[in-house]
Amino acid sequence: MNQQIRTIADLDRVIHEPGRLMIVALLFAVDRADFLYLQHETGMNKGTLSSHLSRLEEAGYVAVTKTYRGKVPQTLLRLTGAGRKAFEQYRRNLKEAL
Amino acid sequence: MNQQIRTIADLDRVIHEPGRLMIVALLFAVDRADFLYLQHETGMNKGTLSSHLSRLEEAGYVAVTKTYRGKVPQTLLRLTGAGRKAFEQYRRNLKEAL
DNA sequence: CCTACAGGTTGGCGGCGCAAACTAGTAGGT
DNA sequence: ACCTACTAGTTTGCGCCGCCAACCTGTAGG
Repeated sequence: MNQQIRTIADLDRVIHEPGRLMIVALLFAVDRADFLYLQHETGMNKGTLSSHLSRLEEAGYVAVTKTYRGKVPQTLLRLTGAGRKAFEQYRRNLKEAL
Repeated sequence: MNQQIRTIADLDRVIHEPGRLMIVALLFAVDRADFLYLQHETGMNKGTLSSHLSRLEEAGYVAVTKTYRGKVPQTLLRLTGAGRKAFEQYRRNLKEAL
């Protein structure tokens, strides 16, 4: 198995999933965002977005903070250091493989 | 939704799947290969490889030719023109998005 | 009391990965 | 001839994941 192919085989599946890749790419760029912003930017429905965020949180890639903006509940998301590293590594791997 | 994110959302899922991405990247490089070569290079088991190849064939990305090498049956694979174009497009999209 | 909004949870459907069973043709041993 | 084993590849069954729609919770406002 050559190196290019091994790199593809070893891609981080948590990040590779397009729904989560969108989220991580957005958070990488803006550093913090709320749930509705992500929903609007990604075009995902609430359920799908919520479950991807849970998966990213349990992978340690995203930190979730539930707060209020005035009286309106707001879920804030940001990439953790691990998430940032994982995304950068993923990007390097993919560029190398393609 | 910004352009980077839309590009991710629109990625070709047939090619994006790592198992198939390995196959397509290999066939793009070597232009033709047999089943056992692909199995060895990708590290996939027969069943998984067989089903990915079926999926790629039905997408019109891979042409399958069953033949014999002496008395031993051999399945030859090559990328179609559509497969080549789809892979190049996928690669462009990903580079743009990352 | 009824509606709206933020967000999470559930159920159904299809896709993926693996191992095991299966098909078809070939070769070897007795 | 007959039985066994091997190779190449396909099919099947199971568990897990992703996607969507629908339902559920909690708070606020009319």
